Amino acid sequence: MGEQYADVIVDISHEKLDRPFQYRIPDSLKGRLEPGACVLVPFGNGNRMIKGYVIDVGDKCKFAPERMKVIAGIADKNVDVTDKMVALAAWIRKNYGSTMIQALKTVLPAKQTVRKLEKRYVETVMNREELTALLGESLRKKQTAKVRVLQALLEQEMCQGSAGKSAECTAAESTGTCIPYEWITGKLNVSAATINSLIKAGAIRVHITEGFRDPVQHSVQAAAVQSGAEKKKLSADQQHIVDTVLQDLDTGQRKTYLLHGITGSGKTEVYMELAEGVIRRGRQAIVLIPEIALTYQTLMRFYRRFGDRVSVMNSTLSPGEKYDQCRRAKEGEIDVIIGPRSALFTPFPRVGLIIMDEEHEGSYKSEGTPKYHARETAMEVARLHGACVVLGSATPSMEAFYRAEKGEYVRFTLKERLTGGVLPTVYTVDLREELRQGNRSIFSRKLQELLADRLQKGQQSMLFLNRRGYAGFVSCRACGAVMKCPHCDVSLSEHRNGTLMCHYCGYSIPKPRQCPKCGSKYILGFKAGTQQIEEKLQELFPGVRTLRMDGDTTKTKDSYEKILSAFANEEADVLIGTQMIVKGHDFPKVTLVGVLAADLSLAANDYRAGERTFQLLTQAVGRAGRGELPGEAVIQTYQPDHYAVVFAAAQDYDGFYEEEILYREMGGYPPAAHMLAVQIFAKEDESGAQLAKQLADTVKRNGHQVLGPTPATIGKINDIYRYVFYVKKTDYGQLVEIKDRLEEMIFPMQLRKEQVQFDFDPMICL
DNA sequence: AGCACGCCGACT
DNA sequence: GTCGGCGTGCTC
Repeated sequence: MGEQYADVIVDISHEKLDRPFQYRIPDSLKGRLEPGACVLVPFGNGNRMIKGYVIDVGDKCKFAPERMKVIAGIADKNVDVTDKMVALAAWIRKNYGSTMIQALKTVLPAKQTVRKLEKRYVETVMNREELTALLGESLRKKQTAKVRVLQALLEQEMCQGSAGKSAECTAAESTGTCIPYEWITGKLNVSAATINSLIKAGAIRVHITEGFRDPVQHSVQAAAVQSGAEKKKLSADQQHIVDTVLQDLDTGQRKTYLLHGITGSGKTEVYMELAEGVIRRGRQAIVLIPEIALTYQTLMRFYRRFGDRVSVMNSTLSPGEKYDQCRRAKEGEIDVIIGPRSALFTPFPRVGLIIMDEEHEGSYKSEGTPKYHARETAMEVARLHGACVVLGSATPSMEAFYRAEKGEYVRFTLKERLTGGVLPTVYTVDLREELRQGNRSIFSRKLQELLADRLQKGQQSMLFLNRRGYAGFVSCRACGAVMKCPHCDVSLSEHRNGTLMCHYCGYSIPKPRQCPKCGSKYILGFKAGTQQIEEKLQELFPGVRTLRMDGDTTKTKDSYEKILSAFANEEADVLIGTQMIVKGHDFPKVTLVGVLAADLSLAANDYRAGERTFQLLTQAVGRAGRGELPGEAVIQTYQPDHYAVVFAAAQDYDGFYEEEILYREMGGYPPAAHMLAVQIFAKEDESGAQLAKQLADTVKRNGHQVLGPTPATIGKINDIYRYVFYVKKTDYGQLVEIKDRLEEMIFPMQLRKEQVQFDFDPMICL
């Protein structure tokens, strides 16, 4: 056998090292290494041993053979990475843009978390006088790096007083002043060499705090549910879906299915039946859910059916627990995993089915780096395993429905409500008319009337405030006109300096004094919180029992469940809340739902506003009348004619889709086309703007149209300035090419304080 | 990230 | 002249 070589990614997170290094494979390891193996390699001048991941094995030598080193051995046998995982990481890197090591880390089962938890601090061992003396000496010797460190330490001590401990550094053994290590090397730009010399001088020491591990929390297993096979008889429609999917799997056809079914149509039954079929074939199932808060309900149902062959995977688990779940998955102790998007990376030996519930939810798109979307990534995981994907939703995303229309997905529709109950009667109230009639209250007369009726009858109501995206959007209170960008057809945001600005193209105008449509002077940014609504409601109906649910009231982990169960127990007449009240639990006693201002999400300044509004309104309206009593819903809006409002009120998904897809096609927005957001982060405003312009110009020079660059909506966070520009293309591959070009360009540039990130088909527009 | 190399000011 | 620190570049 000839020589063999391995391409290795070293486990040092730094852009400059984000490329394969080729090593010779020693005879002892020949044939034993495959992509994904974890190895020890000598690296750098000192040949220190570091960990690396093999991403490719071959017999071609791509580097000067005399300088090539040899792999030292296999690293500890942790949850060893399958080649599929590395292939998946490579795919993520290519399609979403990030370093290979970042991609590997999102894909690989919790290993680095242990290392992440330990934090390094630089701590003083000298007293104040000695430090000051040393500082004087360094100052005299012009040792600028040391001066920076010492000054920082002394300043820190001043702030916290001589009593001693930094708030950040709570380790028991620490006695001096502490500064995080990264802060020294980063912001102070001091090299490790300087720190070492200060340690030798006896001025400081580096000390590492062990991150504490979460105490093991018994979530569901402890809730002691007897696993009696909960198995309901499926309807003909449900059975048809199950049969088709399993048949395709047996004949080796892996497809993606879109399961479009209204709430209560029994999607979960289908999921469970499919999972069972897949398990019977000796394969595993991944069940994705949008939010951790929703884990519990889904888990319970699966647990009742499959017992402890089911497990969960999410960020609330401790590293130890995560590790354990990975091991169990690998060794075939479990068949089903339930969790948010990261559950996609469960190292099952042979996945047969990936289910994505509430497929349209925005949380399926990762906000960190790489910014992968679980829908597409699920399809890649499925491709690697030869599995199929089932997407389920009552209000499918435009993406999914579009693909289904084009025949890329197989579509199933479930129209019947198995639980019974009729669709609620919906009243759309024009808030402009209310104002004209002299009603300045946030409750329309219709809503007031119905609320009074429910209170008198002792039935429950829900009030839904769609608060997201209220920031800065400006509309006319008299005619409802929303200030929009003439080039981009998205609403303008109000900035503190009194101008209105478009975040897609940078267009800006001074805030008009009167409405350009009707001339009214009532041009306002809309804002109202759940708290104000609660107060107003109390004024209107003294003694009404209310519950409030929003970001403020659900800070603790189980408060979500607590509030919902309190409401289910009829401890309140009215539940007031934001998005979170429209999903999850069923409340049979609720017969009235009020949407206070549908426009709030309509005016959010991006192209998905209509889609999001339609989804939210449909879900909200669907909350009413789930039991035996018929329900009613009131949608208050300034734009009663807006198609998202009209179709949601009619519970007409198809109608909405037809209208929305036209808009996407005309505007060149996803899913009709694709969009790449290039985000630039910089410590200095100017250098960021400059880099953004330079990159955008390069793209333009290659003959592509560019929107921007422009400062991001929140131009500065944490002293980091943010710029963004967009490129639109019908072909996703072309955007990947543009990204590759930019990456090539960025690579040789010494990007000191700037960072560039890519976001394909962004969910939120910065 | 960490280590070697080369430049530059400080001091015998 | 040397010594030692600091910034820069490279790592298969």
